[in-house]
Amino acid sequence: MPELPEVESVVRDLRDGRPSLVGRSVCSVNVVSNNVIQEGCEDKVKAILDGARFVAITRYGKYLLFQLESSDVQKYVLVIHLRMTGRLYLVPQHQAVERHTRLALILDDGLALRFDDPRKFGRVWVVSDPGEVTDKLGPDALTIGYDDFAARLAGRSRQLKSLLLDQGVLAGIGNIYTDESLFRAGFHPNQISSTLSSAEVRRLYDAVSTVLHEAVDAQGANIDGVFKAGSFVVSVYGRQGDPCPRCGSTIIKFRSGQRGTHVCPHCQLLSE
DNA sequence: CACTCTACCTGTGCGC
DNA sequence: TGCGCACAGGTAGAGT
Repeated sequence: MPELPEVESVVRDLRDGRPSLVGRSVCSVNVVSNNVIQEGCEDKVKAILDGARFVAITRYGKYLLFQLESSDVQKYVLVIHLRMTGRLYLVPQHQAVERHTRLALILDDGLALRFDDPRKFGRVWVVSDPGEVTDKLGPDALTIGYDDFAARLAGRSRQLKSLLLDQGVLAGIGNIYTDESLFRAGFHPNQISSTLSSAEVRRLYDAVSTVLHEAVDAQGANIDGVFKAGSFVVSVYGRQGDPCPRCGSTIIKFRSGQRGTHVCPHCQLLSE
């Protein structure tokens, strides 16, 4: 499940890898499944992408942003969200498409950019203003500073789990890194945000920040048999039944706000 | 505002 | 072996 660190890895691969997507032009567009194209963007995906050149690749939260240059005077941006199971990668264009390829962009150098997604949860937009997609998001979780983080929490009274998962508060954290951050900080997911002292808010910020930076450096998480983007080793996510790496207690799994949630019952106590 | 539920999807893995 | 089903989860949108 790609979250911020995994999406950042995709950006770096496509931007800095060899070959790079930057500078490439699209020769033709193959929409295999209309299902992943955002409603209202179907025409632009075909008309604008065809002939466009990739000039820059960035990320905001879990959204990939591809700046385009086209014959059109108007500038456009290709936006892609991988959601749960989306994958984005370059291949030789003659390579057969896979079972779950939903969109293929044939490029000018013999390569193709493929977007695969078995569950069709991922989304593709072509917009002139990326704000149409990202304006509702809070600050990016990787680069937000402590003061901004503390200000975002102030005045809210919510369970920490749902707060960290809320993209409108902070953009980029999903279920895996929420559980990992709360474990790192030693907070119970159901702890109410307004009960935290400023020292505790600082502890939470440091945990989120450290976990995300470590995961980015590791090029994403490595989760046994499920998800192996990079080499970041999780402590609690999916580890119910395993010993806590800190105290040895057995990690448990329960539901917090409809979401599978993993904690060490000894290290993450619920307090007033 | 905080929360809960539902829909969207399909591969996986379980119990029977 | 095979069937049915719960489950995984990011986001939008509706309802409490």
